[in-house]
Amino acid sequence: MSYSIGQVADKLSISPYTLRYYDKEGLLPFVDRNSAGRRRFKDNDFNFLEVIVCLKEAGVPVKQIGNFIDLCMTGDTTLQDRYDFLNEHEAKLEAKMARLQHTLDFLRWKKWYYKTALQAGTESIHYLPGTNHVDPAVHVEFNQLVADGADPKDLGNLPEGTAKA
Amino acid sequence: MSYSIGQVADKLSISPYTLRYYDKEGLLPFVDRNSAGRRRFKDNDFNFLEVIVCLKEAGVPVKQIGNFIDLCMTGDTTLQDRYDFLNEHEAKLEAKMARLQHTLDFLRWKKWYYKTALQAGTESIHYLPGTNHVDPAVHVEFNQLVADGADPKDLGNLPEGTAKA
DNA sequence: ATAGAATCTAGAGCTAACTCTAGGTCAAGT
DNA sequence: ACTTGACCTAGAGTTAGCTCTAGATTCTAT
Repeated sequence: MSYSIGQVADKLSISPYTLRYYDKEGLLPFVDRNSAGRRRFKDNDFNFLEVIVCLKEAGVPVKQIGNFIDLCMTGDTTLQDRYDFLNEHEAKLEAKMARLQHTLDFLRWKKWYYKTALQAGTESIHYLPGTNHVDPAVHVEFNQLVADGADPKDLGNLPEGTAKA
Repeated sequence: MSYSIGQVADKLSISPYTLRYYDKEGLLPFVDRNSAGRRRFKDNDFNFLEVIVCLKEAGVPVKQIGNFIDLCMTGDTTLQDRYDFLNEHEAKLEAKMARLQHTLDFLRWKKWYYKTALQAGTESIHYLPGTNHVDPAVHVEFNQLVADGADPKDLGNLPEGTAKA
């Protein structure tokens, strides 16, 4: 079984333009061509393609993905390099996910900040008396709620029937 | 207490160039200037700055962050919009983290694939007999190990003393 | 046989998010 | 007073990752 660039593009939910661009950048040295010069993807090629898609999603630059594919084409002498590459990007991805978790925590505290402001009808309930400056105690209060066992995922949610329109 | 652009840049670990760029894009309408036209950041400004940094990390485009800051400057009439904005980006970030978790799972399976190949000295142990094509049963085998309770975070790790040089 | 759709290459164009340059002002230490 | 370094603006330059155009070829279905 073989697949045209359009069929592969559909399967991967990316454009044929992008696939050709990847090819140009050296990411697809494994694809065959038919007698008319058109790309014919094989079933086995999807093993490479899913690695490419994975590394893309992990935030690895196209050039580095190209380096990895080069290693793959070279053979068993590069097994250690390929392992090291994946190991490195596993660590980077774990670090990124930890950062994103902090970002998510922050977003939830701000949601709670606006939920409570919304319920009071004004943001000024969070201000230091007589200023436009946020009282640091407000953040402390939120942290206290979380420390007391509240789920930060729920704390910022508006009660039912509060949505507008 | 007030801070120069350089001091703020240091605190946030971003360049003064980037801060001026953000200002140009309308992200910093709240910063004051001294008589010579230089930016003077106040303590309260860090409440905005940490929101900007958070949204950046969450992957929100600069223009949209600008829209949010505009809402902030407008006053209490925009509280619902600000809440909705954060709510939307919380959901997007949760979705992204779920995707990244799948990506991480995939990376770990590939690490295991190369660990086992490395231990065998050749990738061909994973091929269908007489081909260069990966046997789909290999992935099934990995999934089985995970289903049987193995930690995917550990499965792909090479035993101690195997690192090169 | 032929019209319309898909593909090809080379190369131009685009967008986001910086990043830097040039030419000038201002502030802090000696 | 003077030098050094931080700061200012406007605008040019850069990079990554596409995205599209043009002009030609090929495939598919009637």
